Formats: sequence, C-alpha cells, structure tokens
Amino acid sequence: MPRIVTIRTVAERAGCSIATVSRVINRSAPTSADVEARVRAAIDELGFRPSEIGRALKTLKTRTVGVLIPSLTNPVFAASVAGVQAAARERRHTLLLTATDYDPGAEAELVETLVAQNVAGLVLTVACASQNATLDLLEAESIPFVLVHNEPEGDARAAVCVDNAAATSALTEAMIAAGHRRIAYLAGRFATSDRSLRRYEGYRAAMQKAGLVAAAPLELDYLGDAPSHAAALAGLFGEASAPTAALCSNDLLALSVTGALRDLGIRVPDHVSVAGFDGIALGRAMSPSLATVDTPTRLMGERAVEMLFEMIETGAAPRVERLPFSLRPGGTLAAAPKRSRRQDPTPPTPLNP
Amino acid sequence: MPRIVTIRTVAERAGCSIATVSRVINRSAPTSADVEARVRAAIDELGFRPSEIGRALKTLKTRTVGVLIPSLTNPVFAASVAGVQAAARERRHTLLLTATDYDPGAEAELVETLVAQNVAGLVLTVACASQNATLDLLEAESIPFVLVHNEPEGDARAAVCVDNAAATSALTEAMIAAGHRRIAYLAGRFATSDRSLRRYEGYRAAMQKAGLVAAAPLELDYLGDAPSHAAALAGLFGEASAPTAALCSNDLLALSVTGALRDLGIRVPDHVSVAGFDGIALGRAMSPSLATVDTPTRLMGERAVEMLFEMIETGAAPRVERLPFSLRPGGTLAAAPKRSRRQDPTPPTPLNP
DNA sequence: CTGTTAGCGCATTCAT
DNA sequence: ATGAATGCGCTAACAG
Repeated sequence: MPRIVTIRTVAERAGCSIATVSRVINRSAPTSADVEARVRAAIDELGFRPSEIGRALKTLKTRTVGVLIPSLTNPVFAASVAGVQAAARERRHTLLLTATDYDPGAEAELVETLVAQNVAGLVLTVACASQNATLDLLEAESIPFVLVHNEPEGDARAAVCVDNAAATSALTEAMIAAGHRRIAYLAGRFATSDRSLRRYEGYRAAMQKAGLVAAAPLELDYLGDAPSHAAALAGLFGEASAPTAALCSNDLLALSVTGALRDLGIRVPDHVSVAGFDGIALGRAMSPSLATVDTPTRLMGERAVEMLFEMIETGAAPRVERLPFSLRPGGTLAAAPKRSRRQDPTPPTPLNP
Repeated sequence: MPRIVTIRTVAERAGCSIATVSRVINRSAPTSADVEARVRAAIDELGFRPSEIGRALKTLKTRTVGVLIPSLTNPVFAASVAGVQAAARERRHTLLLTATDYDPGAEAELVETLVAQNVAGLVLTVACASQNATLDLLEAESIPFVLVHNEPEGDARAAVCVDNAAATSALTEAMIAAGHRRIAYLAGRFATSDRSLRRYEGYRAAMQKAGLVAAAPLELDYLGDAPSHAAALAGLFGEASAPTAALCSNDLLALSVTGALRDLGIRVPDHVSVAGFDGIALGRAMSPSLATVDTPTRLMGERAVEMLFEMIETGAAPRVERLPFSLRPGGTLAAAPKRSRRQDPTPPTPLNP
C-alpha cells in the first residue's frame, strides 16, 4: 500500500495536532516528553516519513543540489560528481543529475529543468564559463552555483578548478627537459571550452619561453574512436620532421591517441611520447602508464559543495579556488629519440594489423 | 530577484484565471487561440516556469527517477547511469542520484531518502537482490523499481542484467581452449554480491565440465590498490604449480591484478593470462588490451528505464531481462605457457622495481 | 471555452 | 506547551 500516511495520520494516532507532530520532527519548538514519546511511537508504527515535497512547497527550498556535467562516461566528471555526492550527502542533500552529452546548446534547457525543481543550488561544468547566458540567468535569479573544472576569468563567478595554464606549462617543460623540441598539441573537439583554451595557452607560453615553436592545436573529435584519430594523426606523424611528443588536452584523448599511434605502427614512447591532463585513475593501470597532470578531481567536487553551502548560508561572495595539481610521471613520456624515426633501422610494424 | 513569478502572476498579466493558464501549459483542455496567445506571451515576458514542486504536491508524483548505485567511480555504474539519464531525459524526467560507496548498510537509508522525494520509480544496483529488506519495503509500498546488474532468482523482481553464469562459463571455456588448466578465480571483496556468486558458479561449472579442478575464489579487497593486491597474489602465483590464468570477477579488479602481477615480475600474458568481466571502455585502451566479457552497460541503464515506465504506465509485471553479452578477446589472454614459469630460461625481472 | 474552488503535505504564525 | 488556521504553487473537479 502506498503512503497514505501523512502528518495528519500521525497526529490522530498520537492524539495531538499536526503542528505538534511537525515540532517533534523538526525540533522547531519545545514539546513535552509525554507527547513527544507518543508522536515518535506513532511515527515508527506507521512508518511515517515526512514528504519532502510538502516541506519544499512550504519553504520553497528543497534539499537537493542540481548537477550539470557534459557526460558521466568521462571518468573525470564521474569522479567530481562522486565528490559532490559525498559532500552533499553529509549535508543531507540529494543530487539532481543531468548531462549535456557535450551539447552546449542543451545547457540552458537542462539548467532550467533543475531550477524548476527548486534546487538549493547548482554545481556545474559548462563548455565555457565566460559569456554564458545560462549562468547569467542563474545570477539574475540569484540562484547560487559553483563551477567545477571551468576556470572563469576574474572572481566574478564561483569555481573550483586547477590553474590549467600553469599545469600545462609545467607538463610542457617536463617534455622539453626530456629533450623534446617538436611537441604537438592535440585538443578535443571543443576548442571553445575555457579550460582547453587555457591549457593551450600554458603550452604556448612554455614553448615560447624555451625558444621553441608552438604548433597550432590539432583538433580531434573528442568523441571519435581510435580509427578516426589514427586517420587524423597519420599525416602529422608521417612527416619527415614529425613531432616527437604529443600533448593531449585531456586523458581520454591521450588514451585514444596512444592507441591510434600504436595502430599506425608508431611506438609509444620509443618513437613518440604522449601526455594527457586530468589524472584519471585508469591512466595508472595501463601499461605503459600515462604521463599526465594529476588533478584532485573528486576533491574538486567536494570543495564545490562546501563553497556552495557557504554561499547559501552566509551569502559568501563568489570566488575562484584553484586546487593544487602535480605532474604524474608515466611510461608514455620518455626521452626524445636521438634519431629521426624515418632512419630507424627497425621499421615499425603495425601491432594491430 | 528570485522567482516571485507564479501561475497567478501569469494569470493577472494575461487577464485570465489561473486555471486557464494551467490548461495552456499542460494542454489539458482546449483554450481559445486568443487567450492562449496572451498566456504564452505573459509566460515569456515574465520568464515563468511552472514549479515542479507545486505540481508534485498536487499529483503526488514527481518527474524524477531515483537511482542508487554502489559508486560512480566504477565506470560500469557510471555507464549504466549514463544510460538511465539519457532514457529518463527522453521522458522528461530527472535523476535523483545516490551512491552507497559499497556499504550495503547504507542502501536502506538512501532509498528512503529517495522515496521521501516521491520519485516516480527507482533504478538501482544493490549488493544482493535476494532477501533484501530495502526491496521488500519498496514492494510493500508498491513503488516501482528495476534492478540493474543484479541478477535475482526467478522473475519476482524486475531486473536488467546479463546471464552472469553463462558469460563466465564462456570466458572460462575460452581460457581452457587456450590451453589453460590451472585457472584461478579472483573475486572482489563482496562475495555476497549476487552477480559475483553467479559468475563464480559459471566458472565452476565450466571447469567441472572440462574435468578440471575449480579453485575456491581468492577474495581480494575490491577497493584495494595494486600493492595490496600484489601482496595477496604473491603467495598464489609463487607456488610451484601456480595457475597460468586468472579470472577476475570484474574489470576493475582485473586491471589492478594485471598491475600487481607486473609488479611481481610476472608477465601478462606470457606467464599468466588475465581476464575480467564487464567490458569497460578503458580495457580496450590499455596495452595489452584486457580480455573480458563485453556487457551492454549503457544499454542496460536505458532498458531499465524503459521497463520502469512500462511498469508505471501499464502496470506490467516485473521480469528479468537478460541482455546479450560477447567475449572480447584481448592481449591479456594468450595461450598457456608450455613450461612452468619456474623453469623459464629468462627469469622475470620486476618492471616497476 | 473559462472561472471558482478545493485540497495535496507541510511549516508556521497566532491564539490559547 | 499545544491547537487552529493559513498558505506555499499547482491541478482537477465542478459551475457556468
């Protein structure tokens, strides 16, 4: 039988008014021990559970946090959502989760869906945090939100992220220190993504500082598979003066690129070194392990929730919090080969013919 | 400014009653073109968005689907949730997401949280679907739910899964066909998990059918890291007649085991073959690629939602739907070595000293 | 075709 | 310390 059990049922059973029941439940006012015991007994016997809906309608606030991410399939977002979930649970809040499937056009509609549910606040990762109509809307309605992964300019919007430019610079410098001079930059489909842009900037700065030529980013379809990437990479890495290293804008791309190079008969890291960005757990498990920038993804989700509740409870002003990152050395990043691959005595043979 | 815009505001602006506004919004009754135009104009101008809460309080039904999984960090669950999210979105529903963090004791409380939010139904993965008090509760309150991954006995409970026993049997047979005779079975921490048990049964059946000795499962800490697994595996694989293959109850475990063996100086697949179960995407990306059972994880989530709505709308009876699986060959599964490892002329050297 | 009205479950005044 | 009464935003039943 469904829940015909309301606060009224409990009140009748306990022989008191619904107001008293409410007071017992929420400890919002003192009640006599006698009545309280009767109410609690009635609640247990009836299996009563206060309806969040009734409560929400009254207070116009729900105990839910809206979450918007590009995709759950990317471990980076899954990890930050896991952090959001854990932190929200500590505050007795539930997650209302939506994903855009990498369609920036879907952001607005999905956020409105969440807003219509009267979420207490939002934690979201958008394609681009600057000049984002959706975020403007949230601000206009003064609905608190915190960005994750996005790195907006200034402190106008609350965000938890890493210093993408600095991290990519550090990674680039590590490649240069390993002897690489021709380093390609491979980006996922969305060059418009703010973090992707910042990462590229970091790469460019490091290259320039070292007196090297920063290549234009080669854009690969983020959602493409290894074969499609192999086709796109064949040209670049078939040239006489092909790059000896590939910096990928994120780990998922790096994994795919590694596989694509392998399919082309190009050995990683003997012929070409590869590095990613994010630090997904499975980069550690593969062999050779993936060199990357380790970012505290889960922690970012947790911090975002903490910041969100600060804003809700104390009206704290938005700010950008940059969490520490670290370089993760990995087997995919080795010293640059001494000779050009074309003169290699043992010609590479495709491993997956 | 927050939303002081209610259906009443719209009605005033459009010069009609709130009932008419409601009718326009929901197309629940015919309205004159004239009034409808005025109402729509008012809605646009005011930026009105009907409150899901008010609607829910009235109808006692929300447009949300509750989701409970062990963890988002496991790509298997992330993938099925992605499927759930996509299918739910098609039906204009949002996900209320919670995770137990592999604590079966948390299931009940979290499900009650979801129920208190009046979810339309639930999609969940529990530790064990049989004799589960939480599921009993849902049935008692006749709240529709569909299990994912779990493989309950009979057809008493709705579920979308694969035939775990048959799949593991097929995988075991593939190992036997590759010449392996001593095959270890490594299980995650929760041998009580119904799917883990069924998988072991499939292994056992295949071994017996081939006249081989089925080993007792070696239980590893599911959440453990590679070093802890290495310690646990050192004994088993250090024996004179060590297994030549390891069947792991899931892919995440297989990945960790592969790394642990490598750390022990045991080469995969030259010395020991490894296989997993689930078919996570990253098993393909690693090298050697992971041999495993490919399960349609995302599809399982989608089907679960479809089944859920069948139950909600047509009162369809619960049933277990077993989706097709396939064996994914991978570099970690090779022919059994001809000679025992102990007599190998080139002693293994640790790759990660 | 449209307006009036009565709750849905709860928190919260205002009385007592 | 407790009860009666009000209304949050909306849908639906009923009147017109």
